[in-house]
Amino acid sequence: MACRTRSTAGAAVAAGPTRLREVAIASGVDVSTASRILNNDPNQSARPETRERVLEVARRLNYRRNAAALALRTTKTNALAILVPNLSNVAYAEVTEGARLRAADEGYVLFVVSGTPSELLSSLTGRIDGVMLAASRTDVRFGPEVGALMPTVLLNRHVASPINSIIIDDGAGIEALVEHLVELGHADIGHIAGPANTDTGARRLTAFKSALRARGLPVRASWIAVGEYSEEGGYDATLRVISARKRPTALIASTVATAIGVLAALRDNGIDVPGDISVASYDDVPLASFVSPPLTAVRMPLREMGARAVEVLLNLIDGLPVENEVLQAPPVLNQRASTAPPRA
Amino acid sequence: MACRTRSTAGAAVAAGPTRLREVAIASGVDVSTASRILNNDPNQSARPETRERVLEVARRLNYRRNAAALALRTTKTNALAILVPNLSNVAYAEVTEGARLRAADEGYVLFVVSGTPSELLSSLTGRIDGVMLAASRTDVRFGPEVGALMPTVLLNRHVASPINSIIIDDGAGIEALVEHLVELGHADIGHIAGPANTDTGARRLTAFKSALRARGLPVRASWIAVGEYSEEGGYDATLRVISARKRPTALIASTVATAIGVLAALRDNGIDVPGDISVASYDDVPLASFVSPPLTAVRMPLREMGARAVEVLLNLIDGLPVENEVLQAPPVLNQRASTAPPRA
DNA sequence: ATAGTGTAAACAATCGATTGTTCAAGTCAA
DNA sequence: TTGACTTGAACAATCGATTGTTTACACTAT
Repeated sequence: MACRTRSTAGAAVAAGPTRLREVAIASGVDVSTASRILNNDPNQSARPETRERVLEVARRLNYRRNAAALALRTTKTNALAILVPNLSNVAYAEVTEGARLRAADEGYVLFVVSGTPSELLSSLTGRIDGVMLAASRTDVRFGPEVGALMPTVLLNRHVASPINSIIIDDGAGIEALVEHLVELGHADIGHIAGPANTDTGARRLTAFKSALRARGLPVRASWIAVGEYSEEGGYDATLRVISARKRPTALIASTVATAIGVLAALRDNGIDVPGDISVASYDDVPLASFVSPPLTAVRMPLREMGARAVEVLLNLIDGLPVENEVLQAPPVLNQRASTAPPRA
Repeated sequence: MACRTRSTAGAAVAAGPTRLREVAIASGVDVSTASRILNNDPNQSARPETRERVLEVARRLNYRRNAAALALRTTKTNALAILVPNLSNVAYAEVTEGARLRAADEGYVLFVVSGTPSELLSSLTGRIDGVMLAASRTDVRFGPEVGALMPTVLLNRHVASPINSIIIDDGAGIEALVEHLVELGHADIGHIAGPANTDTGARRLTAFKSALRARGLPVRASWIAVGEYSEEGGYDATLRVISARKRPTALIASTVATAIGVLAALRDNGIDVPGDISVASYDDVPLASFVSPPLTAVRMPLREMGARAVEVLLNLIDGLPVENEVLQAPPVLNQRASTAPPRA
């Protein structure tokens, strides 16, 4: 099975996977006939016995249509790609899973790819029908090839260009967190923000400030610190915030990883959570329930974003009109032990 | 740019990306000439002015060779895939990153794909030159199509079949953990094992038992509990272990996620770590440093495994002889606050 | 002047499928 | 019996590249 031979013009040569021609020959029909039978072509009927014979032979020879040939002929690959900056970010895993399932529903394979956008896009031409670019640093410039080579959808990142985008309503998530803390009685709230050169980091920070102002609460520069989207980033940023003369009574972290760094920094400095400072996180993942103390967090519709992005991308591929959109699925706040009323 | 037209036989039709033919026509040469120039074909020289002209036109028209056509003609896609059960597992992210970098070095794109192996493999024929299958449950049977359709390497999973595999020396990692605990003075060591239907889970458990026996330490069934590879799995399994009449003084968790569940379960039951029970984890990730208490963990050569798998796969593709191997890169034990000598 | 040589570029086959068109053999009605 | 239809299957073009083989031309040496 692993080492068949193929006879061509009398000679036997080493062979790759079975080709349609071999199925056709083995069943005594033309390749066009075999093709139509295997694809259930409605424009042409075949005698039942012929059909049976072809299907049986195809099965026996373990025939799989060659995707490259199919793509070349039909100019369709039935594959999509999602390009992510890195795979270790759980949020991307969620988005990707949502996209994968939706793509599968529509008969597409989803390839996850990571690396430099411009380089990758070049090597993807002809391999996929469209691509989703997951949020990355806004200082990663998109060259003219982005969007021009194939249907493209930006995920959680807006760009002033004709490229379409799907964005989560970060504002609603931040709003839910602030509202929760205010209800608990907090007035002095700080923010461990994501990098300024990310669209999400900037949006969440803006939303944070608006939410405080809308409630007449103080927005203090020393209570806002920027850190990379990682445990370490959250840790370092927190150290800066707690060195302020007056400390906030609550902190909102921009991701769960950040929040875990926040918790570690507070713990290392003998600051009790939630006794001294409450901590709440944007985004939610199972891990959040298991850290100490369990994290109050707001679950955002990441899978939904992935799924919706696929829908939009498929519309784009079909030449249908699409509009940029902000996903309106409401965030869900899961209160856990990391938030409590401020000390009296 | 996004909406060019292409003239064919006098008619103007909507067009996709630029084709080689268009470059050739625009520069007044044959497609074969254009192809040779763009590929630096050493078998044929071109007048410098012709070369310049073709390159310039190709650049101006933003030409990208069509991967499908190339693949069809050359029967090479220059793409590999790694198939993982899910993307939220950080260990796979590491393996994948190692594979991606190595693949890029060799001029290959790496696609990460998740889902059901047998279904995916079918839809991958002709899209990639080879595939790596990351460890999954051993009760996911591999059909005959696995390994027969294209060069295949199994990652961290052995199967009694002609399919090649690369495996990490789990035994060495477990050994390092046991040795560390024994050095601290522990004799009563338990294991929160991975699912029995995973190759890794089984291997680590076996190694754990051998390590204890080799030291004449007791292997108590009640100190060994199996749980899914997740925080919750670790949590539940730990509850079972601590309900034993006599408790171990140390626990080895099969992954970091598991270990975090272990810590949560011990905390929820008022058991101090490392005061009452020490906890150490197989595998290591940045997160491990930031939980409470920071986890002693053994870093395994995950990236190296990914890189090595690509090397082996490429050899397989080139028809070179390859052998199954166990990666011998030594594990690195990072001692942190979760382990300490047992209470006197 | 002519054969020989080398260079630059065109010609043409091919990869493995799909699909519009043509063809051959029955079937049926008049 | 024959012409019109239907049905089942073959024929052939095509997708966009690569690559082995010619061709056309200019130049050189005899």
